[in-house]
Amino acid sequence: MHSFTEENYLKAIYHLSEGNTMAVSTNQIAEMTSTKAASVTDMLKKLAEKKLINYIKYQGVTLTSTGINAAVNIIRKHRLWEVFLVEKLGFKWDEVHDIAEELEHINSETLINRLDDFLGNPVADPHGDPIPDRSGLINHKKLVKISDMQTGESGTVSGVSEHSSVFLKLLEKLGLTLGTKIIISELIEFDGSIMLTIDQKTERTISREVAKNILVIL
Amino acid sequence: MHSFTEENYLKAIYHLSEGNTMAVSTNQIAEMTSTKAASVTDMLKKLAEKKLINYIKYQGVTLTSTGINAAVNIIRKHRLWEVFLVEKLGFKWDEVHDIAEELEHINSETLINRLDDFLGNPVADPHGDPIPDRSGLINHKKLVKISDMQTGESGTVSGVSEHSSVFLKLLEKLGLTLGTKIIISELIEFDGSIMLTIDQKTERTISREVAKNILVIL
DNA sequence: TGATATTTTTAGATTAATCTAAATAAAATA
DNA sequence: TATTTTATTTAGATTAATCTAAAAATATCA
Repeated sequence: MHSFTEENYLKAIYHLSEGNTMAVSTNQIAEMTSTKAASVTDMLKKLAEKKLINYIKYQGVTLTSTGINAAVNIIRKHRLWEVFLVEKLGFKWDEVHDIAEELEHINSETLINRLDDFLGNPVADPHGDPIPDRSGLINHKKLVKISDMQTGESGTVSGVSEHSSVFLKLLEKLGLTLGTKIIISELIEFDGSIMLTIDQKTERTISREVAKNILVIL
Repeated sequence: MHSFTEENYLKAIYHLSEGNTMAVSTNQIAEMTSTKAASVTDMLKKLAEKKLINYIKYQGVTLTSTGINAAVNIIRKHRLWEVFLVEKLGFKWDEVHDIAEELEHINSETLINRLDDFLGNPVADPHGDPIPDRSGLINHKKLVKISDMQTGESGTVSGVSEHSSVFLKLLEKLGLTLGTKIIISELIEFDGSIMLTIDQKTERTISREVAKNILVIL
C-alpha cells in the first residue's frame, strides 16, 4: 500500500484535474497540500517511480490509471465515512470533513465494503458528491437542489443538506424520503415555491426554503 | 496530540504493566512493539521529556498519570471500534484486531463519544475486555465465560464469543440476551452441562459448548 | 566476590518527508 | 527577440523513527 502522504498527494492531484483535462502544476499541488513546491517535486519523482503518475519535468503531472484507481478508492472511503458520521452518529454535514480526512486512510477493503452495505450503498455523500462504487465507477451526476431544477425535470431524492430532526420529520410528513421520485410541475414566481409530483401520484407545493435543502439525482 | 508511534509505545507500556506493579523493561517493550532495544531507548527519552513516563536509565519505566490517561484513551477507542466492527458490520470477533489497531489512532473526542452512544455504551469489547468510560474509568472485572463459573455464583450476561446468527438466535430463544441476570445452580459432572436460574425465574440447563461462548460480568 | 552473561545505552547511519536558498527552465512582456 | 518575471527543480539541511555495532551498566552464579 501507499503511505498516508502519498495518498494525500494522489487525492490532491485527482481533485485538481477534475474538470480540466490539463496536467496539474507543481505549485497547484503545493497549495492544495499546504507544502512547498520543492517538497512536491520530490514526491512527484517518487510517485512517478511507482508509476502512479505521468511526470515530465517542468510539464506538470497526470495520474496513470493505477493512480486514478488509488485516488478514487480514497475518495470512496472518505465519502462513505462522511455518510456514516452524518447518518449514524448524528454529525452535521459541515462537521465531518476533518474526521473523514483521517478515516479515509484506514486500510481494509472488507471494512469499507461492509460499511458500504451497512449504510445501504449510498450514491452520494452528505454534500451531494457522488460515491464511487466498489469497482471504482462514479455516477458523475452531482446531486442538485430541487430549488435549482427546471419545470418538467425529474429525479430521485438522494440526500439533504439540512439535518435537523425538525426538517427530517417534515420530509417524512411530506413523503419526500430518500428514494422518492419527483417531477417538477411548476415554479411559482410569486414566492419561489415549487409544485411537484411525488411518486407519480401526489401533487404538492413546497417552499423554496425546503426545496433548497433537498438533493436529487437527475 | 501524540504521534501514532508514541501512542503505540504508551499502549505497549500500559499492557505490559497491567497486573504486575514492577517497572517495564526496555527489552519487553522492544518485543511488544517489534522494534530493537536501541530504538526503544530513544523513544523512552522522548516520552520522558514529554512527561508521559517515569524513566530512569537502566531501571525501566512506569507511566505517569498523564501517560496512563493517554493509554487508557487509546484502549477505549480500540475496544469501542471492535464492538462497532462486530455488532454493526458483522465481523467475527477474531477478525477485528488489526483494523481496530488502525482506527484507535483517529483523533476526535466527539467522534468516540458519539460512537459510544451509538453502540449503547457497551461495557466490554467482543473479547470480554472492559471498555473504559469517557472519564477513563475501567470496570476492572474482565468478563468470564459461564463455563468458568462456580455453583452459586451470579452475574449479568454482557457479551458472547461466538457471533454466528445461529448462536445468537439460540440465545434469544433461551432468554439469555445481553443484560440477563443469571445464577449458577448446578454443574453437572456427567457431560459438563450447566444448570442456571435466569432472571430469578426460569431454571434452565445449557450445554458446556453454549456456556463457553457466553460472557458474564460477575 | 569476581568472572561471565545479559540488558541497556550510546554512537553513528539510514529513510521518508519536509524545508530554505540557489540555480535553471519556461512564460510573459516590452 | 531580449529581458524580466514566474515556476520548477536541485542542493543541502532538518526531524522523526528506525537500525547495527560497540560500549557501559547490571545481573547471575560458580
